[in-house]
Amino acid sequence: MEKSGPTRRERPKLSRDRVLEAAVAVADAGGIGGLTIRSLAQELGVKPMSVYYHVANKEEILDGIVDYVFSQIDLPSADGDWRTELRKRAESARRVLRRHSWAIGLMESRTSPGPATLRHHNAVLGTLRAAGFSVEMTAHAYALLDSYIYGFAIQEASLPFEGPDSVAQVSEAIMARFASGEYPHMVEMATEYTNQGGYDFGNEFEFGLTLILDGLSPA
Amino acid sequence: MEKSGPTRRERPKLSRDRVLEAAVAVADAGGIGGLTIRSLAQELGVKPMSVYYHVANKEEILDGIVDYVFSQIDLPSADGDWRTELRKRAESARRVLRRHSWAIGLMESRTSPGPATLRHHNAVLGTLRAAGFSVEMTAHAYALLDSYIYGFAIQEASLPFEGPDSVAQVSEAIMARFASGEYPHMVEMATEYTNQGGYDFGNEFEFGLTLILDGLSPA
DNA sequence: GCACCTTTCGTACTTAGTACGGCAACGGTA
DNA sequence: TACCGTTGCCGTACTAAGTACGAAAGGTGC
Repeated sequence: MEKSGPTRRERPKLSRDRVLEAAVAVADAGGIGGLTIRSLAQELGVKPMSVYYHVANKEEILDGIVDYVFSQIDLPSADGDWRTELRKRAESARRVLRRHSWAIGLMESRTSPGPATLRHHNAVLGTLRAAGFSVEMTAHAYALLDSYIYGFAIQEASLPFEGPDSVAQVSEAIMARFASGEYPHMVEMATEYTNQGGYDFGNEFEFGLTLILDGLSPA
Repeated sequence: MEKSGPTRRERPKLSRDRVLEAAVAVADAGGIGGLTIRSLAQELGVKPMSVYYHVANKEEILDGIVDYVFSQIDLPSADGDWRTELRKRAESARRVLRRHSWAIGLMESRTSPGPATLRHHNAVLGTLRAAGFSVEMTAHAYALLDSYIYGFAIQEASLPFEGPDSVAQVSEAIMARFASGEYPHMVEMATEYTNQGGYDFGNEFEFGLTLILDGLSPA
């Protein structure tokens, strides 16, 4: 008589990985605030309590998606020119963090790194050591590089616009508030530079990255 | 007959500022997750709905405390040596962000800067311009400096320990997980450097800051 | 004493995390 | 085939949190 209903495997079956993937998708679409167990279940086409079979709680999901983000970043190789390798991984990291900008805020509150995160850190340390950096110098360089990458990502995320040009419209509206003359340097920056057309904050990344890489050397 | 009760102004009377101060205190004590309207009301000694007379909603509180954090950072002066001034404000910013580490994650999601935030940005831009940096170079330098400061603060916040020495115990526990030999460079870093005693990640800040300031120059 | 404004609060609705136990499908074993 | 344990999913329901709505409580000027 066939009880009807989706008895058959029309749905690919849940798994911890599918849960995390869906969580990333939901967060990408609606920010971390839009990620709830219910919205996640909806994305997966199941009922809320179903996800709890695969993860212990929401915390574990948050830890999991942060680690997922790290897994997306290209690892540097210990062979090859260290500056080139570290530049590539820095640019990769920035791209990934721009796509999943909710991850930055999340990192501040997660203190238990996952396997991809550890692998990532280990690879960067390995590249620096192979380049001849002392252990101490490696620590310095690593803290500096990652600070720059994460901080740049934060700033990019907190800009009220995105990509080239869109700056102008938004900031012009904001500038109206500045008519008071209270923030002359911000007005100057906007009118003479960022609002000149074609400005993309993302391009600022290279300047700092180059300055930092040039300033570092094995010693 | 005196109806009793706290009719008299035993409580100093609420205000938007008192609400924000209390919100900062609650967040400092229990993280941003511990900040709820109810916990905030409790801190203030009032009932939850009372705070809504002074702020429109929780979002406004979040915007408000981020701006409060910026107001705590020392502004650089446009007179005086620019490197000295920018170093002082960078160190001030780091101290403030360490005390209120929840602010970092919040910045990623807030896109409407408050007055203290604008004043802060304006002052830094002014210092760079006064030092002879072109508008374009000012933009580069500013993005670089703030990226470093924010990123460093994020890393400091996401460390599973705090202050000198406490590193060792924690990381030893973690190291057990590394027995696999899968993360040799992290193990090396820990055993040969960070766990040697007296290590304080906070000291890494100076290295990068100096490298960056030395790498910059008006041009 | 009265009208009115300011400030605080009581009630209650909505959304979100999740404990607990039920139940169907599946696989192995007697 | 009949039984049974395991796996995976879900229904119900409780708790915490944001907040709409409107009332109460105190102060102020006439």
